[in-house]
Amino acid sequence: MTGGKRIMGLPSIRRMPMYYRLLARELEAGRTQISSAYIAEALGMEPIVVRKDFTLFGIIGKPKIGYETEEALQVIDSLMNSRDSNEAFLVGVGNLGQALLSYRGFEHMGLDLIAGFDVDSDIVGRRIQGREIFALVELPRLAKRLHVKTGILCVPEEAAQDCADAMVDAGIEGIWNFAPVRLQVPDYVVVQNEDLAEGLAILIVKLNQSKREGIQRTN
Amino acid sequence: MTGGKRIMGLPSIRRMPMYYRLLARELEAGRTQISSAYIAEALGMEPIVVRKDFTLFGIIGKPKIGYETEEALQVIDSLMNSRDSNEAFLVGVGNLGQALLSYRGFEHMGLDLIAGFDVDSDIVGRRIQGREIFALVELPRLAKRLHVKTGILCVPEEAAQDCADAMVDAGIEGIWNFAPVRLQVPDYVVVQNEDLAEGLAILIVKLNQSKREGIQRTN
DNA sequence: TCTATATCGATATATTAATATCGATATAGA
DNA sequence: TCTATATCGATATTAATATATCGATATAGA
Ligand SMILES: NC(=O)c1ccc[n+]([C@@H]2O[C@H](COP(=O)([O-])OP(=O)(O)OC[C@H]3O[C@@H](n4cnc5c(N)ncnc54)[C@H](O)[C@@H]3O)[C@@H](O)[C@H]2O)c1
Ligand SMILES: NC(=O)c1ccc[n+]([C@@H]2O[C@H](COP(=O)([O-])OP(=O)(O)OC[C@H]3O[C@@H](n4cnc5c(N)ncnc54)[C@H](O)[C@@H]3O)[C@@H](O)[C@H]2O)c1
Repeated sequence: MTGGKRIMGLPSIRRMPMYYRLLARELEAGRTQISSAYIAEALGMEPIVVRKDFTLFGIIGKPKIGYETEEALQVIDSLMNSRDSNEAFLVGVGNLGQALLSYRGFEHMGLDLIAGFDVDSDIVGRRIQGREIFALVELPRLAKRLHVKTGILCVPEEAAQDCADAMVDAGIEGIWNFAPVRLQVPDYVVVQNEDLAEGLAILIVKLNQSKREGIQRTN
Repeated sequence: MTGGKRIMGLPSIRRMPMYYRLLARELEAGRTQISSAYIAEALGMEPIVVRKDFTLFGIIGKPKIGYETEEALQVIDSLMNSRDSNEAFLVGVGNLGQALLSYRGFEHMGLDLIAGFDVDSDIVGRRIQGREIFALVELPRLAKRLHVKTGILCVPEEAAQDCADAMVDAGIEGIWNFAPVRLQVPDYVVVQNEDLAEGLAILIVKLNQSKREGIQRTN
C-alpha cells in the first residue's frame, strides 16, 4: 500500500487550466524546461504554490533545472482527459448557450461539446460551429446512443430543474450548471454550479473599498 | 473609533449574490422573516456559515425569530450598490459579450451595462437589448462624458492587453476580465479575472474520481 | 406572569490552504 | 575533477476558513 492517495484540494484543481494554457504556450514557443519561479512570475503567483500544486498533480522536477514542459503538460492533460470520452451536450441554446457552443477553449479541458438541445423551434435544426441543435425530446435517445454522460445546462431559472431531471433520466452523470438554481439530483450525479455573479461581487466590493479607502488587496 | 473594521473574506463576498437572490425570492413570496437554518437548507449549506456571513455583512438577527428578510436584502444590496454609479461598458461584443450584454441578472449586483464597444464594423451601430454598440475609438470620449469607471472585457486573448490599456486610458478603474490573460494594469485599477475553465476543471476531476471510485465529495 | 424553546452570536476548535525554511541534488563552470 | 549555485521538495509554520459549543434572549404558549 505505498503512497497513500494524494488528494488535490479544490484550489489546486482550479489552477489547472491556467497552468495548462501557460505550459502549452511556452512549449509552443520552444521552452522545453520551465521553473516554478518562471511559472509563478508569468501567472502572478508564488513559486511555492506552483511547486506544491505540481507535487500534488504528480509532476516531478529536477533541482537546478525545473520541470520538463511537455511532461508537465501531459500530466495535467491526463488529469483532465482520463475519462472514456469527453463528449458533452449543451441544453439551452440561448444567449449564453450559443456563446459556449461556439467556444473552442474547453476542448483541451476535458469537454468536447458535440450538440445542443433546445425547445425553441426557431433554434432547433440550426448549426453552431458545426454542432447541430436538436429538440430536447431527442436528448434521451441521442445521449444513450452516443454514450454521452456530461452536459452543460444553460436554460432559464424556471426551466432548470425540469431540464436537469430530463438530463439525469437520459443518463447524464455530470452537469455544469449556469442557471442560478440549486439542482436536486441523485447522489451519483455531479453538479458544478457556475455563478458568474460571484466574481462580479468581488470586483464590486473591491471597487467600493478602494473608492472609500484608496486601497486594493491582490486577487 | 467604535467597531474595528469588519473585514469580509473573499468566500463570504462570493456568497453574497446567492443570498441576495434567495432573499429577494422569499420576500416576494411573502416571507418577511427568515432563519439561518431555512437559508442554509435552501442553499445547501450550513446554518453557521450563514450566521457568520450575516454578522460580517452587518445583518443582525433576533433570537427565536431569525432575520428580517427585507432588512437583510437591503444590507446586501447596499454592499453591492454603494458606488456613485453602477454604469459600465462592455468591450468586445462577440459571442460571450453579446450574451453578457443581453443578460439582466447583473443589474441588482452593482453592474448596469449601458453600452458595448467593438472594432468590427458589422457589429458597431447595432443595438442589443437597447444598448448601442460603439466603435472602440469612441470609448475614451464616452467614458469621460458619462463618468463610467467600470468595464467588462470580452475580446480575444491577443487583443486583451491592448484593450485593457485603452480602457485604463479612458479612465476605467475596474475591469471584469473574461480573457484568459493576466492583464498588466496600474496599481489603482482593480481587475477581476473570470476563468470559466476553473469550474469546468472541478467538474471533470470529480467525474474522473467518481468514475474510478464511485465516490463524490460535496461542492 | 412564568416557563420552555428556537435561534442568534460570541468564543473556541478544527480543517484547509498558503507561505516559510532549509537540506538535497543536478548541472554549469572553474 | 571539483565547487558554486539554482532549484526542487519535504517539513514546519502561519493564515484563512469552516465548524462546533454554548450562553443569552425574544417570543410563544401554558
Ligand atoms: N446570458 C448571460 O450572460 C448569463 C450570465 C449568467 C447566468 N446566466 C444564466 O444562464 C441561463 C441562460 O441564460 P441566457 O441568457 O442564455 O437565456 P436565454 O433566454 O437567452 O436562453 C435560454 C434558452 O433556453 C431555452 N429553453 C427554455 N426552456 C427550455 C427547456 N425546458 N429545455 C430546453 N431549452 C429550454 C430557450 O429556448 C432559450 O434558447 C439562465 O439561467 C441565466 O440565468 C446567463
Ligand atoms: N465564448 C465563450 O464561451 C467563452 C468562454 C470562456 C472565455 N471566453 C473568452 O472571452 C473572450 C471572448 O470570447 P468570444 O467567444 O466572445 O470571442 P469572439 O471572437 O466571439 O468575440 C470577440 C469580439 O471582440 C472583438 N474584438 C477583437 N479585437 C478587438 C479590439 N481590439 N477591441 C474591441 N473589440 C475587439 C471582435 O470583433 C469580436 O466581436 C475570449 O478571450 C475568450 O477566450 C469565451
